Amino acid sequence: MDLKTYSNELYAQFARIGKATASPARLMLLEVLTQGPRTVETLANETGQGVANTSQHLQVLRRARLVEAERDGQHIVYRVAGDDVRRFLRMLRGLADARLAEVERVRRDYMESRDTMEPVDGTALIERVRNGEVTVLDVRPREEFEAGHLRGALSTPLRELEERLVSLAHGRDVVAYCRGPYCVLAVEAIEILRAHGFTAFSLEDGVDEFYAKGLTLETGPEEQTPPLDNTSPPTSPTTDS
Amino acid sequence: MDLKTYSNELYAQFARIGKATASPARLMLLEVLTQGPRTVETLANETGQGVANTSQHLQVLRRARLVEAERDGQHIVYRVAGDDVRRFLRMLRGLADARLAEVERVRRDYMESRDTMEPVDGTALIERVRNGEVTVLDVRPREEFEAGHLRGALSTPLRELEERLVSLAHGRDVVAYCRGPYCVLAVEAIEILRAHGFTAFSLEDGVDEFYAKGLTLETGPEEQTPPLDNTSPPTSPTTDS
DNA sequence: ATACCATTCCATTATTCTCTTGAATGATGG
DNA sequence: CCATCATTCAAGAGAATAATGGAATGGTAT
Repeated sequence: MDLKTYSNELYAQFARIGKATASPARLMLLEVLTQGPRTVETLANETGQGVANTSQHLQVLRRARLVEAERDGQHIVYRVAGDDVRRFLRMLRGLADARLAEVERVRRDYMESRDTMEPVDGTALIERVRNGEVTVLDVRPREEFEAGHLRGALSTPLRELEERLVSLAHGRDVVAYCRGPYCVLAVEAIEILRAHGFTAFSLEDGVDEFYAKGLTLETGPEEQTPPLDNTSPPTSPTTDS
Repeated sequence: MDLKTYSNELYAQFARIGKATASPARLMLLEVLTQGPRTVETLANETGQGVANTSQHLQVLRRARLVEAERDGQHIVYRVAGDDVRRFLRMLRGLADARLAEVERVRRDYMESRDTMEPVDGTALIERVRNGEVTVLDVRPREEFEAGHLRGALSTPLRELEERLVSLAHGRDVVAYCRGPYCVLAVEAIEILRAHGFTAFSLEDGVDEFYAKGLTLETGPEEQTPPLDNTSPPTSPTTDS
């Protein structure tokens, strides 16, 4: 093996990582996997892609050793290969953010065209929750909620939002958050909430940032409704699909 | 613009960074640019690619905002867009290193098949230089040497090595270093040196690591041969091309 | 102003990637 | 042991990307 060959092989190896992160579809998958392990089907649903296609992308990621797979019952569960992958992704996003004005533009365009965000910081928000000034919704999938959420937040996966609407106090502002600035679940939620007459905002930050800022988050299922005041009792859906 | 479109656009932006780093050729370019600004022609030479091709890859990198271009006289000088790009590349290499066993395998295969490396650390080495036990060659291009090098090292770009051979003390071990573990210039140098009867080793670390470890490096041109002892006088090439 | 030269553009070909469809695999649970 | 179901494989159409050589651009220097 001569120098040129070696050099090429070496950089080809490095490029594997690049290739793996060169596809929007795969980045979406990684993003979701960052939040926790998932099965192929779940991933396909969450990213809106066919199952076969998703599987193929996962193979690519697996060959690049960015994700690992393990069988659990009839499902195969994928997970990110390690925290260094998480850090790498965060850095990738950060780099794109800093260098590509387009990212910010795209985001602002969308956000501002649809709703206003609240640049609230977590601790201040928790205070407002405690004072009963505001209802906080965590609109991520339940598993992610249970892995860590803001104290006092209600776990309201997007699918369940409609059902939960009736049990929300109308007099109080609603704030929704999800994973981070680029997660769109919260924005979706705001749309729905406003359509139903709520005053609703989304947080600019999400759980990613809470962690990054060293906030301590609650784990486990939803707390049994802390000091709420008046209005309708919580948790009693009317419609069931 | 609906949610799906937005989501796609956003991740497409992120993927731009990935795409830019998905090609071995571009990674090589970035690697070289990490060391300092370069013209298109220089880059083409250093990476062994055609000029047109190099230019195109540079366009890709420029569109991804990983490098910047500026005109200087008749040349266009490219440089990495910022330190975050440097950090990103380091992280990419690190990730590949940690996750892809192949990287280490390829490197070891090559290194061990050709020569032995010295896992010397910088400070200890400087000591040995001072004691006249060893000659240290910096085999990177001169500009990089002047931007920062180990105290006491002799600037010996690979091209000039042959010329310099005659002025090297034969009794003393020679150690060559370049940019980092994945830089092959030093290994090349070792080959040449050994072929001429020298006892030569390459450092596992390179300037990248020296910086990362916080070592303070000398800048500017080659020091006027510090306390050397006997043998032939330095700097007096015989052949001139 | 003009000639020069580094760089970029352009067009072609070969290669690689992406997504879709339908069939195959293979572990699980009865 | 068989049926089932999630997952993967296989193959093909369409798009994107890479390398190459030749032409065009556009700033510089004379």
